[in-house]
Amino acid sequence: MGRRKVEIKRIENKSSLQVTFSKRRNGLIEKARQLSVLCDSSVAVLVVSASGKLYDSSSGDSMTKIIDRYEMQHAHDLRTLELAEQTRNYLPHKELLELVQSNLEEPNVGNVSVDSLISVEDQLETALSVTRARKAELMMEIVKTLQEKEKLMIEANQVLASQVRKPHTLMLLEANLSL
Amino acid sequence: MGRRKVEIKRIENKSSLQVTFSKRRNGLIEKARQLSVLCDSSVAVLVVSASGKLYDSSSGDSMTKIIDRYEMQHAHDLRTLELAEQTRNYLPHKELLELVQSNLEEPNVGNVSVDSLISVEDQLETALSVTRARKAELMMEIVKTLQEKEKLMIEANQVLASQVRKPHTLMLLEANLSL
DNA sequence: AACTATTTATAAGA
DNA sequence: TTCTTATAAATAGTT
Repeated sequence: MGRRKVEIKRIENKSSLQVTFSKRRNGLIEKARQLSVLCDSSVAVLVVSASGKLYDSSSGDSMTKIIDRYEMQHAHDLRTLELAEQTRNYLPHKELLELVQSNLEEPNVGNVSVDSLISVEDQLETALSVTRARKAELMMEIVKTLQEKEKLMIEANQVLASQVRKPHTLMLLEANLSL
Repeated sequence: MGRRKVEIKRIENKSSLQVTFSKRRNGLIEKARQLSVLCDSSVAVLVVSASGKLYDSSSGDSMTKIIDRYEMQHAHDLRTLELAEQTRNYLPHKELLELVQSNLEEPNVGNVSVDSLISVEDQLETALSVTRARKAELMMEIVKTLQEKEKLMIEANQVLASQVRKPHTLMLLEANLSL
């Protein structure tokens, strides 16, 4: 729907990619809003640009509620399996929660009950730690990626700077700009 | 874009709502896919129908990765403020630690001591949460700084590249490299 | 950021 | 539901 028909494949030209990204991103979000209003539903859109910038919109319910709805459906997806793998020595969350329930219901006597509660607490703490560790891991990945990008750009910059000083050996280095 | 212009407001007729929901939902997901491919980005769409049924699609990265990217960005906002609010009623860390110390030293009798220990544990937990939130905040700052650096380097690189092409106007841009 | 020629999405009908 | 088609809406290339 423009002057020409466009193939759906990566746009190579950087500036036209930027323009298209902006136009279509806005179009997508507007379409999401319309669907939400017309059909009395909730719609969330998350867009992460090639450079890692996040754009989001939610209509109907809040983003948090919509994502929670998704997480609920996918309580048994890969992330959960990954965690299960890591927590091999621990009870699965569901059983843990049931155990907590039963411990809370019957006020046991003696140290047996206390010991079991301590164990449950320990295991819950570990499950929580694994989740936190995963979050930290993700953040470290982002930092690492950005640092690598930076390194490559410094190198490209140095080569370009030397080209400015010795202009008789012209080289095309624009490819490096797309890192 | 059909036989008639339609107002963007809730469709009352149930069966035409169902038809529109299905058509526009598919349209939205296709648009998301196109944006992802054309602009080398990741796009997630989550739709919750009026009856609560979930439809989702992700292009580029997986849904989990895209949602994680969102959660990361929003780890601060409300949750951190909430925690700060909660902490206002609690003792500062140093005093807490001293209190723990004294409770551990004298093995008190009766419920008074137990209650106080429970309160201390609660306060320690909150202090820990605040520390974690601060850690996440610091990491986000690092990411932000790196992203800004990247932007500046891309600009510097473009200026240098243009200098390589027009060597008669030599400029020193190395200062930008020390960012 | 606006403009407009075209393509694309879709509302209504079959 | 699926297909058809008239029309509205989105957008690619241009200014």
